[in-house]
Amino acid sequence: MDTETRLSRIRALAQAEGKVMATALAHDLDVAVQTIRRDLRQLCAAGLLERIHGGAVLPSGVSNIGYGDRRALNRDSKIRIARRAAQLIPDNASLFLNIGTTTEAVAHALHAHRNLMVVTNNLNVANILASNPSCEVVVAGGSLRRSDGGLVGDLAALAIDRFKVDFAVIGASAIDLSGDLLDFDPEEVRVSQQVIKAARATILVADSTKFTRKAPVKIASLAQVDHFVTDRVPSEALINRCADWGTKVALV
Amino acid sequence: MDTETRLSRIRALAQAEGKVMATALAHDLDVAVQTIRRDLRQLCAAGLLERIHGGAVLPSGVSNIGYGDRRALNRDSKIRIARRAAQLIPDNASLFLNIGTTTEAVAHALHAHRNLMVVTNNLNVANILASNPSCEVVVAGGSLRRSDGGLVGDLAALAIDRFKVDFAVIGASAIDLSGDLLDFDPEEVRVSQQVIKAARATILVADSTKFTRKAPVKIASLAQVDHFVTDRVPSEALINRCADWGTKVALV
DNA sequence: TCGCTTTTTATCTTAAACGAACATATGGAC
DNA sequence: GTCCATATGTTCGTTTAAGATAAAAAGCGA
Repeated sequence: MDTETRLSRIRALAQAEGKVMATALAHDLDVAVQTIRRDLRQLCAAGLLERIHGGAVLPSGVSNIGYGDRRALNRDSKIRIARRAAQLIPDNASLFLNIGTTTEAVAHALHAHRNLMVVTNNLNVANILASNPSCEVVVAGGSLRRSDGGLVGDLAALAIDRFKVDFAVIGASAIDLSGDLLDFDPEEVRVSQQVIKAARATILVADSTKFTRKAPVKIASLAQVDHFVTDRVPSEALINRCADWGTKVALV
Repeated sequence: MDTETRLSRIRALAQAEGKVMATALAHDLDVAVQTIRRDLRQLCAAGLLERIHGGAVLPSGVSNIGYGDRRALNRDSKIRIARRAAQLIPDNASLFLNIGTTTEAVAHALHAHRNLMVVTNNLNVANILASNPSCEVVVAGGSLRRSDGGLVGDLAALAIDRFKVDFAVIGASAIDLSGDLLDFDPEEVRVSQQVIKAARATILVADSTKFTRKAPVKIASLAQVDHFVTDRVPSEALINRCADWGTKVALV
């Protein structure tokens, strides 16, 4: 069984059961425990699972924000990126925020903005922005994905279809050096694509660790992005390509 | 049972009961008391519980459980009503929970139910049920109303239109003695009406203070309700009328 | 207050799980 | 063919979870 298949099997099982055990997985998928551990580590790096002794569980996500500070992965970079992205957004704007911890950081960074209209399919973002009284929050419907507070499914797509916003602020699970934005979930990808289409400008927020990650589904290309806010771009070639595409890169 | 599961079970129990005892937990979760103590210490360090001799309680002061004071109003009645309503709902059911503090209490009371499918337009309900891993949560979209975490507007109506559930669990702002259910917000009323239509059975949860309130918009009549769970019905005549209508009244 | 019981903390122990490093395929690119 | 990257398995020292035990602390009734 190849890695890709194994990862999605593990993800499916985790979604179904809430948790997975390393040794059990090793037995079921007929690979060494060490291999499973590597898989779990990868899935955790992408924020899809959280390690526990003996296996992994779905991230606490929605259920307990501010429980541990597990969310603190690359926290400083994310905050800096979020602040810069927030600067790109003027008061009185309408925008979309999708799923991802970086977009959640953007939601935090928008606390001082006035009179925004924010559409989101991220329950955490909704909770965060609820504390900004001068901001209308519209929640796109959908099935709650506990791992990250995302609302997915065709309900979300249906809802987003009714909006045309000034900015789409999107995250991505991975970015490859050719400039493709990647994600794990085809459903979420569909939403992201729809959002990019429905927005007058697209802002991509992603820290540089995303360049070392992998994910199976393509969201879009950096060519379709207007502003790319990140902490480091590992390849000079990619920066040049962004210039050609007209994608403004903001390094923080 | 792994640590993570144990911690969330303890949290859920603490939310439901208000306090937990170390020895009882050790017995229930089938681990040594020592282990439970370690768990409690961890939860307290995170500020989710407070130690007392023999166990732990919900932190006093800060309303972890409640946002406004309204929630504290008639808290005991609401909890009793919610528990009774939860008994009416079997495992594996699909249901709708609308806006209101009493329906939020029902969401809490459903913490031990298995395999539910819950549709809600109440952000608080979504947050509460997110901690029950064996429960699919579908959020109906809409504009966030900060006063009560409700999602309102035609987006919500659009979403609900796509479901047919076993139970509608609804609250009401007021009930008058002729048996009419009333609310303040015409938009929310539209959602509630739609929900009643889309459900095979309707459960109304409302404490007796609702009989002394007034509200301008009519949701429905008690005649359309299958189960009415409350703590007191002030009028003998209304009880008789419910009997005529086939509305089962459960007093707690 | 004293003394008894229960609970808590501290420390130790065992078995399981973990990560790092190394070894071994596997499959292109040249 | 060689070289290189990647994926997987293996070994080994380290870490962690959780039960057990004994001493300290807290609660409680007389």
